[in-house]
Amino acid sequence: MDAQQLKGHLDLLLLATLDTGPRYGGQIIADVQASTDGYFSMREGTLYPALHRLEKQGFIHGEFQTLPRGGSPVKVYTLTPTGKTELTAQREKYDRFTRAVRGVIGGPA
Amino acid sequence: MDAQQLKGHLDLLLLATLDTGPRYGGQIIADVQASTDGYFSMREGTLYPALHRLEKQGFIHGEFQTLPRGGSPVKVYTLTPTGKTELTAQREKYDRFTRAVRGVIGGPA
DNA sequence: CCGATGCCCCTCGCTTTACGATGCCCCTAT
DNA sequence: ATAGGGGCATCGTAAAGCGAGGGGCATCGG
Repeated sequence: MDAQQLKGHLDLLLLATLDTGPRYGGQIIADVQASTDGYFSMREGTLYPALHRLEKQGFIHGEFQTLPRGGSPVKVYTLTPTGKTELTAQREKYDRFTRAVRGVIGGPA
Repeated sequence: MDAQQLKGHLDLLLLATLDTGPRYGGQIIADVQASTDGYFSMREGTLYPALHRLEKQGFIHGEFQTLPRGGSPVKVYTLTPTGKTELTAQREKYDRFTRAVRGVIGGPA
């Protein structure tokens, strides 16, 4: 994977992932990796700052919880209503992006 | 347009644009902007360093020419055979990227 | 009982890269 | 001669993903 390729699209991926249900860090990384057949292998140094950004913007909400099977408390993130709105906006923005790229490189309109 | 959205995809756009014929800076900016209905409005500070990168990698070749209608000589860039190969590779990489994103955000596979 | 291991969360510094501003050059027009 | 415009180039800035490192808590093995 190319790191630069991900810039500007990470927030969309995170919001979309949390749209399918609350998760904590490790789960997000695993799920994204699974959903992309291993193409996106997000690192912790990428994920946590991004989550903090999104939380500061009010799009997601993090809360420490202790899992049933014990272990250290994990920080579970949930998509807020505002975040759901933002997700829709980001989907549209991504759509405009892909259309624009197709306009240049050709291929199915 | 979001600047970050373009990161990692600019080279593809430039190679694809030059694949349709040699051009100089101003033309590239105008053509990309036209092909994307104004979505990508590249700036000079973005374009020229990118062109230099691509030339240093041997993907394109720039040469000063004087246009028929006079004026200062312009630097016309041409896609090299190596660049054509690279364009194919970049198209595939972009395709993998979009497939991966769709895998996360859902939508038509 | 105690150290080792394994997750999980967080942060710092680095690198890459698009962008805005600025400047120079050459040519044309007034 | 002077002003203007198009084209090329560069410098400093900012954003963001990444790698490395560290701390906390729980479980496991000796």
